Amino acid sequence: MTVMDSPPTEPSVCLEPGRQRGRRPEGRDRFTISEVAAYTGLSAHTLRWYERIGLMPHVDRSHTGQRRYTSRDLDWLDLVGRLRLTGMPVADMVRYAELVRQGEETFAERERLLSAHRDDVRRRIAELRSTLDVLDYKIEIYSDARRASERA
Amino acid sequence: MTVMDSPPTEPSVCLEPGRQRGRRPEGRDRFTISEVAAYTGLSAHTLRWYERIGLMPHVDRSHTGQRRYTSRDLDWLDLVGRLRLTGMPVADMVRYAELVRQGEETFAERERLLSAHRDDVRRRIAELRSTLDVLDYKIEIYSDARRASERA
DNA sequence: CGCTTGCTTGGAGTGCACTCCAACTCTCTA
DNA sequence: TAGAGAGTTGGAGTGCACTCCAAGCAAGCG
Repeated sequence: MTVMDSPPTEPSVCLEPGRQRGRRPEGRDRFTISEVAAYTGLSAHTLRWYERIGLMPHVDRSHTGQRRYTSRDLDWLDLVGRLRLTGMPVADMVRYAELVRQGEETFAERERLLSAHRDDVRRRIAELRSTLDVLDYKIEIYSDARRASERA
Repeated sequence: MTVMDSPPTEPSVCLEPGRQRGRRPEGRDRFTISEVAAYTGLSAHTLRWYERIGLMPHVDRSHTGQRRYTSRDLDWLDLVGRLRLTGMPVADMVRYAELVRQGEETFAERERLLSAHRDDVRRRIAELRSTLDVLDYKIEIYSDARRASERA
């Protein structure tokens, strides 16, 4: 409805290779649901469901009523996919989508919402890291035991 | 049933402060379920459920049948809580618990299981980090806009 | 033209990880 | 010894995020 606030296709900040199923189709700007599914790794079911719950900013339709996604939609799905993979609840993503629809006067609240999620992500990185230490410790115990029994 | 394979109460590798609800009770070695719930942050319901599904190595009982957890159990729950917080499925944790019950001949498979999880954790750290970049980028856009409108 | 494959819908179903309930019994403090 | 507040069980219920189904329309190909 209003201007979308994504970085205009930034290849530097990109899902690491192997994470996404398809390369982004270039040229056209009216992708079918299965093309988008292949690109995002989300199922067509999930894409329709996202639309139903208000997580998509109105997807265009062909003359026969089939969905046609724009590359702007793909940008949005990139962000949504990222937020999802980093554990943001769907309800919060829907809230964010509403704010985007409402326009510029919601910038402050969008900032709060993303900042809260960023704090969350930072906490989880710390959590994962400290678990990594425990895993290293235990794995070493097991592999020491294995090497010892192989030598015996 | 067999020897537990946890580092013997290592205070250096510890849940970051604020994460765990209670400080570990010292001295005694027969904790009630609510003490354990307060310590681990898991609910008593969940502790009973973990036992039902085979995620606990047989908890001792009082003469009237109430659960009495040892500090060895707390060590185990520390590990389980960590694996849980880092996204290991309950089914995998049950599998690991079975391997521990079976004794030393399962060291190699335990190592495989934990190594697979470690790879997973590493992947997720990378994922979180790359999302952090995107969040920083967008938050900066919003706060720039806010500061600009405040100056205007 | 018929076949295969893909897209549409609302609503129902699934899997995971809890979470709660009813109907008790046990423990602790006054 | 009475009462409050713990603890016990099996089984049912919840919330989240999909995931699938049935029934039908649409598009490309030999």
